[in-house]
Amino acid sequence: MAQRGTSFSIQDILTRDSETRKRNQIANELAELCRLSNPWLQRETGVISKERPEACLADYKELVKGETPNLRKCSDPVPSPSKAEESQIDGQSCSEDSTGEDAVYSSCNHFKECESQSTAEERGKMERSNPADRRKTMKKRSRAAFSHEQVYELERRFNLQKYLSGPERADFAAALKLTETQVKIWFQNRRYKTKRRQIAHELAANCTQTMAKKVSIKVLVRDDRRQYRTEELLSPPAIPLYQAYQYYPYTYCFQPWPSNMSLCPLNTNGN
DNA sequence: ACCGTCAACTGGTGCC
DNA sequence: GGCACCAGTTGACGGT
Repeated sequence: MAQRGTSFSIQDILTRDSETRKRNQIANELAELCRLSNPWLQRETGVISKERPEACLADYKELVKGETPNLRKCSDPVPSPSKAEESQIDGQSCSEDSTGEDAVYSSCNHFKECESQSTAEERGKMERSNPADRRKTMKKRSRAAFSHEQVYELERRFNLQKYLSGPERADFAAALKLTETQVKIWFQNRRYKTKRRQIAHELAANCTQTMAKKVSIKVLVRDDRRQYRTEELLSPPAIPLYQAYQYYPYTYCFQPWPSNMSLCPLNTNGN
């Protein structure tokens, strides 16, 4: 393949802050795509590390160290109970009856703040009131942040099986120090997320196919006569590929959208 | 301030 | 009726 006149070197890109950021963005998105196609397994086998998603790597190091920090709570200025602690509280304070959600809403972790400030009588009122009233009455709900270790195990299990039976869920929840409801909801959300992303990917793929259909190509030879001079065929694409990333991050592997006069030939040897 | 992520929630549905 | 599921929404939170 003939050398195209590129106006930048790899080193240029690596040393420029903005370019580095772009590259990291792409790496992260790439990592996400990889994770989707074979999540966690790739982390474990190190496949993903070749793509250099630093965040992912840091994540993994923490996992390897055996640390289980809370993703969000760890930076809280005011100490709050860790996720595991919360979960234990859950396990104790709510009888994890299999209906789950309603029990959670009325008396469990989500409204601890409200609960801690309200009397038992008020709580009773709250439980008897309808959901809309409850929402008005309750000040703030908290959102649990599962630890790295918990998420890791959840993801790993999800790779093995998308659905858990009751006993499996109970065992797994106990092992992770989560409630059955939390595990159930996590799997539910995870399945839905997977589905949404799959649909998005299919749409993107369809879009790419449509684009491919619309790409015009140069007719290099007609009636046994060359249609272009060699210099014309060597002209660089309208948008350098590295700039195109920022507009089409997922299309890094494709040629940029061609302008009418500067098509990027796949083969530049004139054949 | 805005945006993306994600646990928790709601409402509808189907199965037993 | 109880339960779990899906699809979509809400609200807290962290990053930029």
